[in-house]
Amino acid sequence: MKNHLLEKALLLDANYIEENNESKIMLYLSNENGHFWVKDNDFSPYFFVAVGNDEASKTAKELLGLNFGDAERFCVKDAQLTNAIVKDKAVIKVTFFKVSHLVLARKIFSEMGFERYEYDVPFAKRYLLDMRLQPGNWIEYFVVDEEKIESNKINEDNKINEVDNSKSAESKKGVSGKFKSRVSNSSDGEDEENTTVVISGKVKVIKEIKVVDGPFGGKGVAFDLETKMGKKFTIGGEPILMVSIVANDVGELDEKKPNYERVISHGTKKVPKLEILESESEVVEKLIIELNKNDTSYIITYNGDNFDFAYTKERAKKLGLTFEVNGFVPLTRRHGLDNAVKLQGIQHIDSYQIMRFLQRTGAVNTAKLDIESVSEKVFGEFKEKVLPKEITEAWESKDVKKLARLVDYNLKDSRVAFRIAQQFLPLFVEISKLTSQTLYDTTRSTTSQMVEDLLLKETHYRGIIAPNKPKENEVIQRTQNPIKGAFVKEPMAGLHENIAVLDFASLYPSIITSHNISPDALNCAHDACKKNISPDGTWFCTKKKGLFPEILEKLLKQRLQLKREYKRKKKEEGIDDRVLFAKQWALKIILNSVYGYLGYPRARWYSRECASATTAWEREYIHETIKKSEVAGFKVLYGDTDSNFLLMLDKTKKDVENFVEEVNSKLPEGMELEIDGFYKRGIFVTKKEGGAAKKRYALMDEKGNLKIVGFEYVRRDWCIIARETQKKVLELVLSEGKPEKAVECVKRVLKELKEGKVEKKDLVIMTVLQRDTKDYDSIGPHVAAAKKAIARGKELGAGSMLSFIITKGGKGKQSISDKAELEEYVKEGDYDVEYYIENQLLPAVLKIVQELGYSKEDLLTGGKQTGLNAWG
DNA sequence: TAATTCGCTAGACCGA
DNA sequence: TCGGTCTAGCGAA
Repeated sequence: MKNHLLEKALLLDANYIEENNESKIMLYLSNENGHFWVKDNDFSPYFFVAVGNDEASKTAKELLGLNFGDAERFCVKDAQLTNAIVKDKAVIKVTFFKVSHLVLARKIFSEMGFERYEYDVPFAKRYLLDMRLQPGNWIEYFVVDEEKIESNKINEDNKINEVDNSKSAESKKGVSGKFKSRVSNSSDGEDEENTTVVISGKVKVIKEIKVVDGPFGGKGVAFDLETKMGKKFTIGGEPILMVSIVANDVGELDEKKPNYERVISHGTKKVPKLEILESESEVVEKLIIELNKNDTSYIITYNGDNFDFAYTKERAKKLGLTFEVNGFVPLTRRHGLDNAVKLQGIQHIDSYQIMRFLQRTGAVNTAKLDIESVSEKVFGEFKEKVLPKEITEAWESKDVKKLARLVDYNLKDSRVAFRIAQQFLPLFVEISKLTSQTLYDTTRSTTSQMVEDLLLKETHYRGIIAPNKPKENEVIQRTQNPIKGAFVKEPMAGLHENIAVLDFASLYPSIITSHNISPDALNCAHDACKKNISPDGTWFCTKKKGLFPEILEKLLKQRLQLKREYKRKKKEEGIDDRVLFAKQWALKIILNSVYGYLGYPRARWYSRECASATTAWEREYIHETIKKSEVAGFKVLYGDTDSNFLLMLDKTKKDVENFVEEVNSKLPEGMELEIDGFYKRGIFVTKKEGGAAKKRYALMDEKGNLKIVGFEYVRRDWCIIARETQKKVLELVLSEGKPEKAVECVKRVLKELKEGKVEKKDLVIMTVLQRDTKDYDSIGPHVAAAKKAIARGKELGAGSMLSFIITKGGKGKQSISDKAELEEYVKEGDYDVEYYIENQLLPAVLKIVQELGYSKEDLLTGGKQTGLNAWG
C-alpha cells in the first residue's frame, strides 16, 4: 500500500460524470491550491425494493442476473439483502453502474410488481446524504490516485425524475468540460484575465472522506446587467448596455476591505467609474472573463435565475460568443413556476431567492422584493430606482448626469446582491451542514425540502428506508382531510393595564419530543404506552424513542447551547458571533418547520395522526395553563396557540415568576413556559359583528415601545395614511391613556383628505395578484385595476405586486373596482375622498377609539368636549 | 414545484 | 336596494 496523501478542502459542489459506462461522483473543492474537481470511485447509484421475507434472498439473486442489454455491463451491479424492514417486508438494495440504468430499472421493476423505495433521490444528492458531507464546510480525504478523465462530461441534469425521462436530443447533449481561454485584446491594457480549465486531464481520486470543520469563505463575484428597452420585452431581444461587477470574499464582513468593482459599457460617454469598451461584444466578453477568473467560488446575482444568465446567454449567442462558466454552459432548469440557473462546481447564489426565503420564513417583511426595497429594509440604505426607459435614455442621450445616475444604479445592484450573499450565506451554510445539500440547492429550498433532506440523511444513517412521496390522488385525499389546529382564546375587548405575556418555548417541537410523537412510535403494541395517550386518542410508545423526537431533541439541545454561547460571548466579550447566530438560526428554521412538515400533504413522512396529536396536546396544555392562571389569581386576557396574556391585577412580577416556575415544575421535561414580557397597557377591539377580535391587539411596554399585532397598520393591503394614523392613535391612546389627542389627530387627517391634499404615495394600496386575471371568479379592485393596466399594454400575471389607488372615477354609479387604477396611471390629487375616509381611515381608527367611548360622529363633527377617562 | 391551521375584513356577487 | 354568502388576501402563531 503506497503512502496516501491527506488533504483538506472546502466542499463546494457534487455531481457525476459518465466514465467507462459507469456513473462516477465528482466533487468540486477549493483550498490554498485553488479550485479543482476530485473523483470518488466508490459510490454507485442504487435504490431499494421490498419483497416478502421468504422470497427475499431468491429475489436478490434473480435481480443480480438482470441484464438490460447493455453491451459492456450488466444493469444490476449488485443486489444485497439489507437489515431494513418495510411494512414487514425484507428490503433489497439494488445497485447500478449508471444512473441511466437505474432510471430504466425502476420503471421495469415497477412493472414487475416490486415495491420500490428511495428510487427518486438524485445521485449526487444521494451521495452527499449518505456520506453526510457538508457543502460549505471542509472535508479531509486521502488522495489515492490520479486519473486522466476520458469523458469530461458532467451530467447535464443531475435530477432523476421518474416521470420525465424523455430527454430530447437537445437536452441530452453533453456540455463541454473545457473552457477555451480567451485572449483579451482590450485596449485598456489590462491583459490580466486568466481562465480556468476544469476536468480536463488529471483529477485526484479520493477515499475516506470525512467532514472537518473549517472556515467558510471564498471569492464571490456579483454581476448585474442593464439592457436596452425595446417595444416588447424578450430575453436577449435588445443589447446589453451596461454591466457591473463586484467581487470580494463572501466570508468577510470587513467593511474596510474594499470590493473589486467595475462598471463597463459601450457606445456611450465616459463618466467616472465607467469603462467604455468598443462594443457590446467586448462588454459581454469582459463579463465572461470576469466570471471565469481563477479563484471564484460563488457567482452572485439578483434574480439571475430568471434574467441575467438567460440574457447574457442569449446575447452571447447572437454575438457569436461562447458563454461558459468554469468550463460549462450555465444550465437553466425549471424550478417550480420559475427557473434556476445551475453552474458546475461554482455555486450560483441568487440573492433574490435568498430574500424570498427570508420573506417566507418571516425574517424580513417587505411589500416588494426589488433591490431598492431590500436595500432599505435590510441595510437601511436608500437606493434610487432607475426605470427601464430611463436606463435606455441615459445611455442614448450620453447626458453626464443621467449616465452617472445609471452607473450608480447599476453598481449598487451588484453591491446589494453581493452584500445579501455576504450577510446571509452563513445561515445557508449552516442549513447545508444540517441537510447535506449544496448552497445552490439550499438557497433555493423550501422549508419542507430542508426537513425532508435532514430526515433522509438521518434515516440513512440509521438504516431506515424512507417512505415514498405520495401519489397525486393521495395528496388530494390528504388535502381534503385537514388537521384541527391550535386554540385561540377570545380576548376581552377594551383597554387593559399591567399585562404579563407568557409563552411556551418551541411549543410544537417540545410537545413532539416530550410525548415521543413520531410515525414509528404511533399506537405501539405495548399496553403500558397507552398512558401516553393524546387528547386525540392516539398514543405513542414510551419504551423506544421515535425518529422525530430523537432528531428534534438533539436539535433543540444544540440550539439551546448555541443560544447560550452566543449570548455569553456578546455579553462578556462584546462579540456578535455571526456564525453562532447562524447556527442557532438554521436550527430554529428547521425546528419550526417540522410540525408543518408532518401535516404537509406532499411529505414523505406525512402523518395525520402525529400532526393531529401535536395540536391536540397543544390545546390541552394551553387550556391547562389558562385554568392554572385563574386559580393563581390572574385574569386571562387572551391566548393564541402558545401564549397566555395575564392581567396582573394586584399581582407583582415576582408573583408571575413564581407562577411560571410552579407551572414548569408540573410540565414534562423538555417543555417550558417563559415570560415574554411585561406591558404597561394594551388594547383589544370589538369586531364588526360583535365579540372581541382575535389576532389583533396592541401592547405598550414599560419603556413606551409599541407592539402592534394584526391591525391594519401591519397590513400592506391598507393605504399608508390609514396605517400611519392608526399607529398614531394607538400610540396616543396607550402612552397617555387619554384619547382626546387621538381624536384630534384623526380630525386633522380627515381634513387633509377632504381637501385633496394627501399625496399619492400615502393612498396606495398594495396587493399581490395571485393568479392571472382571467382566472378570477370575483373581480376585486386589484383585479380590475390589473385588467385595465393590461388593456393599456402592461404585462401582469400571477405573482405581480399591484399598487393601486381608488380614483374619483367617471360619471354615474361606479363600484370601487370601477374606480381602481394602478398607481402609475393616477395623477396626484385624483382620489376618491369618500372612499379613503369611509373605507380606509375610519375603519382603521374607529374600532380603537370606540373602545374608549368615542363614536364615528365624534370624529366627523365637533366631537366631545371631554373624553371619557380611559380606565375609569 | 408548494410547511400548517386559525382568524379578520373587504368587496363582489346574487337573489329577493 | 338590501342583506346574506362567497371569494380573496393577508397576518398570527
